[in-house]
Amino acid sequence: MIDDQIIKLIELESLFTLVQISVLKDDYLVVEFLSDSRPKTRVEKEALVAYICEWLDLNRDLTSFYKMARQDPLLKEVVERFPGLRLVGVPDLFEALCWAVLGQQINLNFAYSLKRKFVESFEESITYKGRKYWAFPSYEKLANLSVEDLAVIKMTGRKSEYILGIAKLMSEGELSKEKLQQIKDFNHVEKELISIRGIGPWTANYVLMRCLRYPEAFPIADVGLMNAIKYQLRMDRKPSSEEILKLSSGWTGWEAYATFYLWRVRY
DNA sequence: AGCCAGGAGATTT
DNA sequence: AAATCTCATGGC
Repeated sequence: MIDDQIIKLIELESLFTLVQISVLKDDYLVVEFLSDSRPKTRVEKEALVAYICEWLDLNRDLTSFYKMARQDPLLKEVVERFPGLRLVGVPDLFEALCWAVLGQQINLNFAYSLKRKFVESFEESITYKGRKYWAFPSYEKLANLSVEDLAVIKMTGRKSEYILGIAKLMSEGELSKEKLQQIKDFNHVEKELISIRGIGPWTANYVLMRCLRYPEAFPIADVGLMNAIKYQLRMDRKPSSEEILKLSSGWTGWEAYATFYLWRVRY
């Protein structure tokens, strides 16, 4: 990502396309298709644009969020610092789940390096102008691996078990984004996710917010959120869950966005 | 050097 | 049910 431009390898219907998105005049996004794997039909092109709209949450009307946030002591500064920021999603369910499990209880830098090794060890890349672009490993591929295979990249046994279990559930068709989308009730989807081994309240809400796109999803016990609140309010300790509940009482329906904006705060 | 990290499950009280 | 222990590597 070079400030106002990003290149991403997008997979749709097992077709890989290298897409470049850039900002034009602060107001428009220009989408260009790179490499040889350009979309051939109008339908394919429109599907890619739809994917990008979902990924960057472009169709969300943030008016009421900003109206609320400008009055909120915790949010008013961050919404001024990052105007227009949208909740960047992780459209692929397996990727969202893996990313969440990888990030459980380890520092972010280690999580990033683990994810990088995970992707580079278990998936292919394409090269464009001397740079490699990676797709995320598929659950079919992971379902055939073992804890020992994952130990090579310093994944702990527990994380490996969780990810392999999830890969198996998805391979068997027991778990899919489509199935979760059919359940309309937020609490019901959350319960369904938490029933899976390795997925607790934090992971479930992380996925609800970044993949299933529920703006009311709220990973309340998130350490990054706690530290951001601590920093914003100049506290000498991390806030308790009760304090966070109280501070977030005005966020109703926008908890995911509030969390995402606070994640941008570096402390 | 020691604490803790964008937690979850198992065990104990 | 609620508190406590275990996993376990690496960053600071």
